[in-house]
Amino acid sequence: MKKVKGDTQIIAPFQSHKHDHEQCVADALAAAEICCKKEGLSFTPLRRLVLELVWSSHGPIGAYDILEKLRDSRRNAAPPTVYRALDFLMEHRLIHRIESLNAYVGCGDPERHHGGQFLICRDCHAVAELDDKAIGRAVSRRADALGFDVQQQTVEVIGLCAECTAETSNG
Amino acid sequence: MKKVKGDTQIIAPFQSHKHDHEQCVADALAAAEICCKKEGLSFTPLRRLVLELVWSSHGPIGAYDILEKLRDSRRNAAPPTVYRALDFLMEHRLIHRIESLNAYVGCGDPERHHGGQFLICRDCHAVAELDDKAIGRAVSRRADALGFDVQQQTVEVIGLCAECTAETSNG
DNA sequence: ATTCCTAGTGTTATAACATATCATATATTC
DNA sequence: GAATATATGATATGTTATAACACTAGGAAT
Ligand SMILES: [Zn+2]
Ligand SMILES: [Zn+2]
Ligand SMILES: [Zn+2]
Ligand SMILES: [Zn+2]
Repeated sequence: MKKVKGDTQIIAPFQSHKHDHEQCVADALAAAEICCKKEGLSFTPLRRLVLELVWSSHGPIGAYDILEKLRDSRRNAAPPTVYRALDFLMEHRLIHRIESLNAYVGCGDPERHHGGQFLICRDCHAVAELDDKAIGRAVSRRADALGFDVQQQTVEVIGLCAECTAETSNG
Repeated sequence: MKKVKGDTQIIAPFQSHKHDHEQCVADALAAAEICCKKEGLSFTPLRRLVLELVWSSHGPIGAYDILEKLRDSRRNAAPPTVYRALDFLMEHRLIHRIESLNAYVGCGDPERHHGGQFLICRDCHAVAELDDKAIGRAVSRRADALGFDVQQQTVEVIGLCAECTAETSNG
Protein backbone atom coordinates (compact mmCIF):
# COMPACT_ATOMS: atom_id res chain seq x y z
CA MET A 1 0.00 0.00 0.00
CA LYS A 2 1.49 3.28 -1.11
CA LYS A 3 0.77 6.51 0.67
CA VAL A 4 -0.38 9.38 -1.47
CA LYS A 5 1.10 12.49 0.08
CA GLY A 6 -1.03 15.59 -0.14
CA ASP A 7 -4.26 13.64 -0.42
CA THR A 8 -5.39 13.40 3.15
CA GLN A 9 -8.67 11.72 2.32
CA ILE A 10 -7.68 8.26 1.18
CA ILE A 11 -5.64 6.37 3.71
CA ALA A 12 -5.40 3.24 1.58
CA PRO A 13 -6.94 2.85 -1.89
CA PHE A 14 -8.30 -0.31 -3.47
CA GLN A 15 -5.48 -2.33 -4.96
CA SER A 16 -5.67 -4.11 -8.29
CA HIS A 17 -6.50 -7.79 -7.94
CA LYS A 18 -3.12 -8.52 -9.50
CA HIS A 19 -0.89 -6.19 -7.51
CA ASP A 20 2.18 -7.44 -5.67
CA HIS A 21 0.74 -8.03 -2.26
CA GLU A 22 3.97 -9.43 -0.85
CA GLN A 23 5.27 -5.93 -1.20
CA CYS A 24 2.26 -4.50 0.65
CA VAL A 25 2.98 -6.82 3.53
CA ALA A 26 6.67 -6.01 3.58
CA ASP A 27 5.97 -2.28 3.48
CA ALA A 28 3.44 -2.51 6.26
CA LEU A 29 5.81 -4.45 8.48
CA ALA A 30 8.59 -1.98 7.82
CA ALA A 31 6.27 0.92 8.64
CA ALA A 32 5.21 -0.82 11.85
CA GLU A 33 8.83 -1.32 12.90
CA ILE A 34 9.49 2.37 12.48
CA CYS A 35 6.27 3.36 14.18
CA CYS A 36 6.98 1.18 17.22
CA LYS A 37 10.59 2.22 17.49
CA LYS A 38 9.54 5.85 17.41
CA GLU A 39 7.07 5.33 20.25
CA GLY A 40 9.29 3.00 22.24
CA LEU A 41 6.92 0.06 21.92
CA SER A 42 8.05 -3.51 22.07
CA PHE A 43 7.24 -4.98 18.70
CA THR A 44 7.79 -8.58 19.69
CA PRO A 45 8.07 -11.50 17.25
CA LEU A 46 4.58 -12.64 18.15
CA ARG A 47 3.04 -9.23 17.52
CA ARG A 48 4.98 -8.89 14.34
CA LEU A 49 3.80 -12.29 13.16
CA VAL A 50 0.15 -11.52 13.91
CA LEU A 51 0.43 -8.23 12.05
CA GLU A 52 1.97 -10.10 9.14
CA LEU A 53 -0.89 -12.58 9.12
CA VAL A 54 -3.46 -9.80 9.17
CA TRP A 55 -1.77 -8.10 6.24
CA SER A 56 -1.25 -11.34 4.36
CA SER A 57 -4.97 -11.93 4.22
CA HIS A 58 -6.59 -10.58 1.11
CA GLY A 59 -9.12 -8.74 3.25
CA PRO A 60 -10.40 -8.45 6.79
CA ILE A 61 -9.57 -11.62 8.70
CA GLY A 62 -11.16 -13.09 11.80
CA ALA A 63 -9.30 -13.76 15.03
CA TYR A 64 -9.74 -17.52 14.77
CA ASP A 65 -8.50 -17.59 11.19
CA ILE A 66 -5.42 -15.77 12.41
CA LEU A 67 -5.12 -18.30 15.20
CA GLU A 68 -5.20 -21.20 12.79
CA LYS A 69 -2.39 -19.76 10.68
CA LEU A 70 -0.47 -18.73 13.74
CA ARG A 71 -0.39 -22.36 14.85
CA ASP A 72 1.76 -23.27 11.86
CA SER A 73 4.67 -21.75 13.71
CA ARG A 74 3.38 -21.62 17.29
CA ARG A 75 1.78 -24.95 18.03
CA ASN A 76 0.14 -23.99 21.31
CA ALA A 77 -1.20 -20.60 20.43
CA ALA A 78 -4.61 -20.07 22.01
CA PRO A 79 -7.31 -17.41 21.60
CA PRO A 80 -5.74 -15.07 24.16
CA THR A 81 -2.46 -15.26 22.25
CA VAL A 82 -4.17 -13.76 19.25
CA TYR A 83 -6.47 -11.35 21.04
CA ARG A 84 -3.66 -9.89 23.11
CA ALA A 85 -1.63 -9.24 19.99
CA LEU A 86 -4.66 -7.76 18.25
CA ASP A 87 -5.29 -5.50 21.25
CA PHE A 88 -1.74 -4.25 21.11
CA LEU A 89 -1.92 -3.64 17.38
CA MET A 90 -5.25 -1.84 17.67
CA GLU A 91 -4.15 0.24 20.61
CA HIS A 92 -1.24 1.52 18.58
CA ARG A 93 -3.37 1.88 15.43
CA LEU A 94 -1.48 -0.67 13.34
CA ILE A 95 -4.73 -2.44 12.56
CA HIS A 96 -8.44 -1.64 12.64
CA ARG A 97 -11.38 -3.75 13.62
CA ILE A 98 -14.27 -4.02 11.16
CA GLU A 99 -17.28 -4.19 13.44
CA SER A 100 -19.73 -5.42 10.86
CA LEU A 101 -17.52 -8.42 10.06
CA ASN A 102 -15.93 -9.20 13.42
CA ALA A 103 -12.66 -9.02 11.57
CA TYR A 104 -9.39 -7.14 11.48
CA VAL A 105 -7.53 -5.32 8.76
CA GLY A 106 -4.14 -3.65 8.52
CA CYS A 107 -4.06 0.11 8.83
CA GLY A 108 -2.87 1.88 5.71
CA ASP A 109 -1.20 4.73 7.57
CA PRO A 110 -0.44 4.07 11.22
CA GLU A 111 1.48 7.30 11.65
CA ARG A 112 -1.53 9.49 11.02
CA HIS A 113 -4.30 9.63 13.58
CA HIS A 114 -7.65 8.96 11.99
CA GLY A 115 -11.04 7.44 12.59
CA GLY A 116 -12.00 4.39 10.63
CA GLN A 117 -13.95 4.77 7.42
CA PHE A 118 -14.02 1.70 5.20
CA LEU A 119 -15.33 0.63 1.83
CA ILE A 120 -15.49 -3.15 1.81
CA CYS A 121 -16.00 -5.24 -1.34
CA ARG A 122 -18.48 -8.02 -0.80
CA ASP A 123 -16.91 -10.07 -3.61
CA CYS A 124 -13.14 -9.85 -3.37
CA HIS A 125 -13.07 -8.60 0.23
CA ALA A 126 -10.76 -5.76 -0.70
CA VAL A 127 -10.89 -2.80 1.63
CA ALA A 128 -10.27 0.87 0.99
CA GLU A 129 -9.56 2.91 4.07
CA LEU A 130 -10.65 6.53 4.12
CA ASP A 131 -10.37 9.58 6.28
CA ASP A 132 -12.89 11.59 4.35
CA LYS A 133 -13.25 15.04 5.86
CA ALA A 134 -16.64 15.57 4.21
CA ILE A 135 -18.03 12.46 5.90
CA GLY A 136 -16.50 13.43 9.22
CA ARG A 137 -17.83 16.96 8.95
CA ALA A 138 -21.32 15.80 8.01
CA VAL A 139 -21.37 13.58 11.07
CA SER A 140 -19.98 16.30 13.35
CA ARG A 141 -22.44 18.88 12.11
CA ARG A 142 -25.44 16.70 12.82
CA ALA A 143 -24.03 15.62 16.16
CA ASP A 144 -23.37 19.22 17.18
CA ALA A 145 -26.90 20.20 16.21
CA LEU A 146 -28.16 17.57 18.63
CA GLY A 147 -25.70 18.48 21.38
CA PHE A 148 -24.03 15.10 20.98
CA ASP A 149 -20.38 14.82 21.94
CA VAL A 150 -18.71 12.47 19.46
CA GLN A 151 -16.10 10.10 20.84
CA GLN A 152 -15.77 7.46 18.18
CA GLN A 153 -17.06 6.97 14.64
CA THR A 154 -17.68 3.72 12.85
CA VAL A 155 -18.30 4.04 9.11
CA GLU A 156 -18.38 0.77 7.19
CA VAL A 157 -19.75 0.63 3.68
CA ILE A 158 -20.41 -2.70 2.01
CA GLY A 159 -20.64 -2.98 -1.77
CA LEU A 160 -18.76 -3.90 -4.91
CA CYS A 161 -15.38 -2.48 -5.85
CA ALA A 162 -14.73 -1.17 -9.34
CA GLU A 163 -12.86 -4.25 -10.53
CA CYS A 164 -15.50 -6.64 -9.25
CA THR A 165 -18.25 -4.53 -10.77
CA ALA A 166 -16.45 -4.71 -14.11
CA GLU A 167 -15.89 -8.46 -13.84
CA THR A 168 -19.51 -9.05 -12.92
CA SER A 169 -20.95 -7.01 -15.78
CA ASN A 170 -18.49 -8.50 -18.29
CA GLY A 171 -19.50 -11.89 -16.90
CA MET B 1 -41.03 8.16 19.55
CA LYS B 2 -42.72 10.91 17.63
CA LYS B 3 -42.13 11.39 13.95
CA VAL B 4 -41.22 14.88 12.83
CA LYS B 5 -42.85 15.34 9.48
CA GLY B 6 -40.99 17.55 7.06
CA ASP B 7 -37.61 16.88 8.59
CA THR B 8 -36.40 13.90 6.64
CA GLN B 9 -33.06 13.77 8.38
CA ILE B 10 -33.89 12.63 11.88
CA ILE B 11 -35.70 9.31 11.97
CA ALA B 12 -35.83 9.20 15.75
CA PRO B 13 -34.42 11.90 18.04
CA PHE B 14 -32.95 11.48 21.50
CA GLN B 15 -35.70 11.29 24.08
CA SER B 16 -35.54 12.99 27.45
CA HIS B 17 -34.46 10.67 30.22
CA LYS B 18 -37.87 11.24 31.79
CA HIS B 19 -40.11 10.77 28.78
CA ASP B 20 -43.00 8.31 28.79
CA HIS B 21 -41.37 5.30 27.28
CA GLU B 22 -44.48 3.12 27.69
CA GLN B 23 -46.01 5.33 25.06
CA CYS B 24 -43.00 4.87 22.72
CA VAL B 25 -43.44 1.12 22.96
CA ALA B 26 -47.16 1.28 22.36
CA ASP B 27 -46.72 3.57 19.38
CA ALA B 28 -44.03 1.37 17.88
CA LEU B 29 -46.16 -1.76 18.22
CA ALA B 30 -49.12 -0.01 16.66
CA ALA B 31 -46.94 1.19 13.78
CA ALA B 32 -45.62 -2.33 13.30
CA GLU B 33 -49.13 -3.77 13.17
CA ILE B 34 -50.04 -1.34 10.42
CA CYS B 35 -46.80 -1.91 8.58
CA CYS B 36 -47.21 -5.69 8.60
CA LYS B 37 -50.86 -5.59 7.65
CA LYS B 38 -50.04 -3.35 4.72
CA GLU B 39 -47.40 -5.78 3.46
CA GLY B 40 -49.36 -8.91 4.26
CA LEU B 41 -46.83 -10.17 6.79
CA SER B 42 -47.74 -12.43 9.64
CA PHE B 43 -47.01 -10.47 12.78
CA THR B 44 -47.31 -13.39 15.17
CA PRO B 45 -47.53 -13.10 18.97
CA LEU B 46 -43.91 -14.22 19.28
CA ARG B 47 -42.64 -11.63 16.85
CA ARG B 48 -44.76 -8.99 18.46
CA LEU B 49 -43.42 -9.91 21.87
CA VAL B 50 -39.80 -9.78 20.74
CA LEU B 51 -40.37 -6.40 19.15
CA GLU B 52 -41.96 -5.22 22.39
CA LEU B 53 -38.94 -6.42 24.37
CA VAL B 54 -36.56 -4.63 22.01
CA TRP B 55 -38.51 -1.42 22.36
CA SER B 56 -38.93 -1.79 26.10
CA SER B 57 -35.19 -1.71 26.59
CA HIS B 58 -33.83 1.74 27.20
CA GLY B 59 -31.29 1.24 24.46
CA PRO B 60 -29.86 -1.37 22.14
CA ILE B 61 -30.39 -4.83 23.64
CA GLY B 62 -28.53 -8.08 23.01
CA ALA B 63 -30.19 -11.22 21.72
CA TYR B 64 -29.50 -13.16 24.89
CA ASP B 65 -30.93 -10.41 27.07
CA ILE B 66 -34.05 -10.57 24.96
CA LEU B 67 -34.06 -14.33 25.39
CA GLU B 68 -33.92 -14.04 29.16
CA LYS B 69 -36.90 -11.71 29.28
CA LEU B 70 -38.74 -13.76 26.71
CA ARG B 71 -38.52 -16.74 29.02
CA ASP B 72 -40.77 -15.00 31.55
CA SER B 73 -43.67 -15.86 29.30
CA ARG B 74 -42.21 -18.60 27.08
CA ARG B 75 -40.42 -21.00 29.33
CA ASN B 76 -38.63 -23.00 26.63
CA ALA B 77 -37.54 -20.22 24.34
CA ALA B 78 -34.09 -20.93 22.90
CA PRO B 79 -31.60 -18.88 20.91
CA PRO B 80 -33.22 -19.70 17.55
CA THR B 81 -36.55 -18.50 18.91
CA VAL B 82 -35.07 -15.07 19.37
CA TYR B 83 -32.84 -14.97 16.32
CA ARG B 84 -35.64 -16.01 13.98
CA ALA B 85 -37.85 -13.27 15.32
CA LEU B 86 -35.01 -10.75 15.06
CA ASP B 87 -34.35 -11.83 11.48
CA PHE B 88 -37.97 -11.28 10.60
CA LEU B 89 -38.03 -7.88 12.27
CA MET B 90 -34.82 -6.80 10.56
CA GLU B 91 -35.87 -8.08 7.17
CA HIS B 92 -38.97 -5.94 7.38
CA ARG B 93 -37.08 -3.02 8.87
CA LEU B 94 -38.89 -2.94 12.19
CA ILE B 95 -35.58 -3.05 14.02
CA HIS B 96 -31.94 -2.36 13.25
CA ARG B 97 -28.82 -4.14 14.35
CA ILE B 98 -26.07 -2.03 15.93
CA GLU B 99 -22.95 -3.75 14.66
CA SER B 100 -20.56 -2.15 17.09
CA LEU B 101 -22.59 -3.40 20.06
CA ASN B 102 -23.94 -6.72 18.77
CA ALA B 103 -27.32 -5.40 19.78
CA TYR B 104 -30.69 -4.50 18.38
CA VAL B 105 -32.81 -1.39 18.53
CA GLY B 106 -36.32 -0.50 17.38
CA CYS B 107 -36.62 1.40 14.12
CA GLY B 108 -38.09 4.87 14.51
CA ASP B 109 -39.80 4.86 11.12
CA PRO B 110 -40.33 1.43 9.57
CA GLU B 111 -42.42 2.81 6.72
CA ARG B 112 -39.61 4.81 5.24
CA HIS B 113 -36.69 3.03 3.60
CA HIS B 114 -33.39 4.24 4.99
CA GLY B 115 -29.91 3.17 5.81
CA GLY B 116 -28.85 3.07 9.41
CA GLN B 117 -27.11 6.04 10.93
CA PHE B 118 -26.96 6.09 14.70
CA LEU B 119 -25.74 8.29 17.51
CA ILE B 120 -25.33 6.15 20.60
CA CYS B 121 -24.86 7.53 24.09
CA ARG B 122 -22.17 5.68 26.00
CA ASP B 123 -23.73 6.67 29.33
CA CYS B 124 -27.50 6.32 29.11
CA HIS B 125 -27.51 4.09 26.00
CA ALA B 126 -30.02 6.30 24.27
CA VAL B 127 -29.96 6.12 20.51
CA ALA B 128 -30.84 8.72 17.91
CA GLU B 129 -31.53 7.33 14.47
CA LEU B 130 -30.69 9.48 11.49
CA ASP B 131 -31.06 9.47 7.76
CA ASP B 132 -28.79 12.40 7.18
CA LYS B 133 -28.58 13.24 3.50
CA ALA B 134 -25.30 15.10 3.92
CA ILE B 135 -23.66 12.02 5.45
CA GLY B 136 -25.14 9.78 2.78
CA ARG B 137 -24.03 12.13 0.01
CA ALA B 138 -20.52 12.42 1.39
CA VAL B 139 -20.23 8.64 1.42
CA SER B 140 -21.73 8.28 -2.06
CA ARG B 141 -19.51 10.95 -3.52
CA ARG B 142 -16.35 9.28 -2.30
CA ALA B 143 -17.58 5.84 -3.28
CA ASP B 144 -18.46 7.05 -6.78
CA ALA B 145 -15.04 8.60 -7.17
CA LEU B 146 -13.54 5.18 -6.50
CA GLY B 147 -16.01 3.32 -8.71
CA PHE B 148 -17.43 1.61 -5.66
CA ASP B 149 -21.03 0.44 -5.81
CA VAL B 150 -22.59 0.99 -2.38
CA GLN B 151 -24.98 -1.67 -1.16
CA GLN B 152 -25.17 -1.04 2.54
CA GLN B 153 -23.98 1.66 4.91
CA THR B 154 -23.16 1.29 8.58
CA VAL B 155 -22.68 4.57 10.42
CA GLU B 156 -22.47 4.26 14.18
CA VAL B 157 -21.26 7.13 16.31
CA ILE B 158 -20.46 6.60 19.98
CA GLY B 159 -20.37 9.52 22.39
CA LEU B 160 -22.35 11.42 25.00
CA CYS B 161 -25.86 12.74 24.46
CA ALA B 162 -26.75 16.31 25.44
CA GLU B 163 -28.48 15.34 28.67
CA CYS B 164 -25.63 13.14 29.82
CA THR B 165 -23.09 15.81 28.92
CA ALA B 166 -25.03 18.29 31.04
CA GLU B 167 -25.34 15.87 33.95
CA THR B 168 -21.65 15.06 33.81
CA SER B 169 -20.46 18.69 33.76
CA ASN B 170 -22.93 19.67 36.50
CA GLY B 171 -21.46 16.90 38.62
C1' DA C 1 -62.60 -35.08 3.80
C1' DT C 2 -58.00 -36.35 2.72
C1' DT C 3 -53.82 -35.10 1.04
C1' DC C 4 -50.34 -31.93 0.37
C1' DC C 5 -47.79 -28.04 1.26
C1' DT C 6 -46.00 -24.14 3.77
C1' DA C 7 -44.85 -21.01 7.45
C1' DG C 8 -43.93 -20.91 12.05
C1' DT C 9 -42.09 -22.77 16.07
C1' DG C 10 -39.77 -26.40 19.21
C1' DT C 11 -35.57 -28.81 20.39
C1' DT C 12 -30.86 -30.13 20.55
C1' DA C 13 -26.38 -29.39 19.35
C1' DT C 14 -22.57 -26.79 17.77
C1' DA C 15 -20.05 -22.99 15.53
C1' DA C 16 -17.89 -18.51 15.94
C1' DC C 17 -16.18 -14.77 18.62
C1' DA C 18 -14.12 -13.00 23.01
C1' DT C 19 -12.49 -12.67 27.93
C1' DA C 20 -11.10 -14.07 32.88
C1' DT C 21 -7.68 -15.94 35.64
C1' DC C 22 -3.60 -17.64 37.27
C1' DA C 23 1.05 -19.38 36.21
C1' DT C 24 5.50 -18.77 34.03
C1' DA C 25 9.01 -16.53 31.47
C1' DT C 26 11.58 -12.60 29.91
C1' DA C 27 13.02 -8.03 29.86
C1' DT C 28 14.12 -3.40 32.52
C1' DT C 29 15.46 -0.85 36.34
C1' DC C 30 17.75 -0.10 40.36
C1' DG D 1 21.23 -9.94 41.21
C1' DA D 2 16.85 -8.64 43.36
C1' DA D 3 12.79 -6.14 42.36
C1' DT D 4 9.67 -4.69 39.07
C1' DA D 5 7.07 -4.53 35.05
C1' DT D 6 5.92 -6.58 30.68
C1' DA D 7 4.87 -10.43 27.80
C1' DT D 8 3.32 -15.00 27.02
C1' DG D 9 1.53 -19.81 28.30
C1' DA D 10 -2.33 -22.48 29.70
C1' DT D 11 -6.99 -23.60 31.02
C1' DA D 12 -11.55 -22.52 31.47
C1' DT D 13 -15.47 -19.99 30.55
C1' DG D 14 -18.49 -16.41 28.74
C1' DT D 15 -21.02 -14.39 24.77
C1' DT D 16 -23.13 -14.24 20.24
C1' DA D 17 -25.07 -16.81 16.32
C1' DT D 18 -26.38 -20.79 13.32
C1' DA D 19 -27.21 -25.77 11.71
C1' DA D 20 -30.19 -29.47 11.53
C1' DC D 21 -34.17 -31.89 12.15
C1' DA D 22 -38.91 -32.53 14.19
C1' DC D 23 -43.51 -31.05 14.97
C1' DT D 24 -47.74 -28.34 14.45
C1' DA D 25 -51.45 -25.73 12.58
C1' DG D 26 -53.77 -23.86 8.81
C1' DG D 27 -54.80 -23.13 3.95
C1' DA D 28 -55.10 -24.88 -1.08
C1' DA D 29 -55.93 -28.64 -4.30
C1' DT D 30 -57.98 -32.73 -5.54
ZN1 LIG E 1 -1.79 -5.37 -1.22
ZN1 LIG F 1 -14.00 -6.42 -5.25
ZN1 LIG G 1 -34.91 2.87 11.32
ZN1 LIG H 1 -26.97 9.90 27.38
